[in-house]
Amino acid sequence: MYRSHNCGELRSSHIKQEVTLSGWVQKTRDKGFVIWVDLRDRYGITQLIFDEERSSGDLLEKARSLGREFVIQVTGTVIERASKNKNIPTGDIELLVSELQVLNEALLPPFTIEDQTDGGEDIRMKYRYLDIRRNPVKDKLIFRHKVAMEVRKYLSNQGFIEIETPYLIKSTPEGARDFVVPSRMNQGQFYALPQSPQTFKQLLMVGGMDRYFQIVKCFRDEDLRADRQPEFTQIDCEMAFVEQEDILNAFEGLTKHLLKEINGVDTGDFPRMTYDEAMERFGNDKPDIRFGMEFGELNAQAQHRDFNVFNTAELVVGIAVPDGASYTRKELDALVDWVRRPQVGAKGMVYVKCNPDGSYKSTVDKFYKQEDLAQWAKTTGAKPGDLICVLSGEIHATRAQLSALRMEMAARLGLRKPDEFAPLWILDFPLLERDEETGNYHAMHHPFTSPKPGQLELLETDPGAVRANAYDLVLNGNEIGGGSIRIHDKETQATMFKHLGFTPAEAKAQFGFLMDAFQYGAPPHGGIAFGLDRLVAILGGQETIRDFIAFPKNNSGRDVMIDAPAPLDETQLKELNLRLDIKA
RNA sequence: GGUCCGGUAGUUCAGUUGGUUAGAAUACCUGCCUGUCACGCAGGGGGUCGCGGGUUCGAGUCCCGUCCGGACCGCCA
Repeated sequence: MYRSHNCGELRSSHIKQEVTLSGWVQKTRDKGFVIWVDLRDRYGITQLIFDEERSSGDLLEKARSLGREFVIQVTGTVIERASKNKNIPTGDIELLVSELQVLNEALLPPFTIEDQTDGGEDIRMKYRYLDIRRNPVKDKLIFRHKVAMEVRKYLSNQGFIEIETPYLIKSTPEGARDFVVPSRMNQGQFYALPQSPQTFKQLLMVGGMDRYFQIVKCFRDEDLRADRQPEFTQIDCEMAFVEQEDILNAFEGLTKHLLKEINGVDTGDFPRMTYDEAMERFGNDKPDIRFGMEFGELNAQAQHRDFNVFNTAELVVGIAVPDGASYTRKELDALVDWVRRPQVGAKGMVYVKCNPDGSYKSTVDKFYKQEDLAQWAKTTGAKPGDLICVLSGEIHATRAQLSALRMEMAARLGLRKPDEFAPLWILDFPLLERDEETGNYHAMHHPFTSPKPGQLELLETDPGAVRANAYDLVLNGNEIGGGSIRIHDKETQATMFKHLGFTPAEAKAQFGFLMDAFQYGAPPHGGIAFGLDRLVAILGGQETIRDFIAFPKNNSGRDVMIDAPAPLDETQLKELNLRLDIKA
């Protein structure tokens, strides 16, 4: 037996009991006459004691030779501490050791295994198994487990069945790049790893499994971000015989349940906003509504003077930054530089200081009177002491720029509080989106999304105006889920593919199986998918999802611990009948 | 594909207009220490300044290239 108890459970009630513990040496404190060893496992830390009076010389020497992260097993008696430590749950007791066995020695770890480690991101990723011993990482993995368990409990109780779908599927040109897997038995042919189990869950609906979910890995071969990994986990859900309202209710229920169980937060009913409204008020389809700074459109108020920049702009729009009037010239110049960085891309910025005395001081005083600026203040909701920031130009770009500024200022002002939760639904997304380079339309959500009733005809005349039965769930400025009511008849699906630029032959080759299935009694259906990694990170109050993933990839999609990806050797290539065009 | 930031001791970082033997903290090692728990005290070891080239009497420092890491834009149905 390696242990009778774990390192987190002994209390004063255990005093005088003989126990056996196993774990890692966190730290030894050698005072000469007495040696304390902090023994750590997943559950906590228990202090071991060896001293000159009660321990043999051999045992004392053995304790002295222990290094950090040695794995040891000890047996001894639980005793009351002479000086207690209120900071840890086991702080009232310590273990007077009678037997000590080193189960495995350890090299000195390259960074300290402590809550406040001295190691940087890079080295901790390379030795991820050591990083996982640290509380901040360990706790996040346990937190993720709790969220996943609550999801399974809730959905299972609501009659959802978890069904696995295949990982080796077929590549399709729509959407993100696929990861591909060569087939040995079908030479020259490739599987693709799923970007989502989309078509399979729809086929499950045709199969009559009218409430399905799956916590499932998905794969997208696109560039990474702090909140984006090439393999990530979705809570994938689908329901049959439902309208949009049914889906929203079902998964608002799930999200409320999680916020309640995990964070102890009651949010009430989630606000709803159309895509168009979100773009107008926040310049963004995933607005963070924990704070104000809503957009004020200033076209009418700014385009009647001689300021040519505004007069020629498609959109003139501003936000009021709380208490921004006190910014110095230098700070304001830095802010203008910030919006002009290529990542934001504004050409310039007009600002108005709303002085505490009610007067206004702007960079465009030459063109606008105090009454004009007072109107701007009214529209943007600026109070005395605030700063109005105004951007102008092409409508989409300008909204994106001002949205970036809004989020940046909120972050600087500490308005993005990690323990505050503001979920909302964004509804009525456009069905199609125009590719700026090619001018072609592609599905904004995916090609199986149904248009709003009666709008199918609009596809011919004004494709960009068609709205879809598509919705996103947004939490604190992050898209945590998105879904739609699907097309469930062959004709509509064929029409969609046609407008997406598929020939009938291409549509049949790639999605014939789905359209065939629709001919055998497909029920009306729809669903949603949540990004579990991101959801867990946000519930945990963090920006980056990496610490909520046991073994994440780095910025360039590499696993620096196992050093993947890696070249294939000649034998494997030959077996797959593949020849490389580049030197690996 | 692009923009920006970084790479110096095991680790996290500092390193001035280019100038003597490259520093600090922490970790590590040795010794001391009668209740530590971020223990304390004294001492010690530890460096291919990412790599390659260039400018210079002289490069951690300046220039070019390259590799690696991070943040972001494009991309992510």
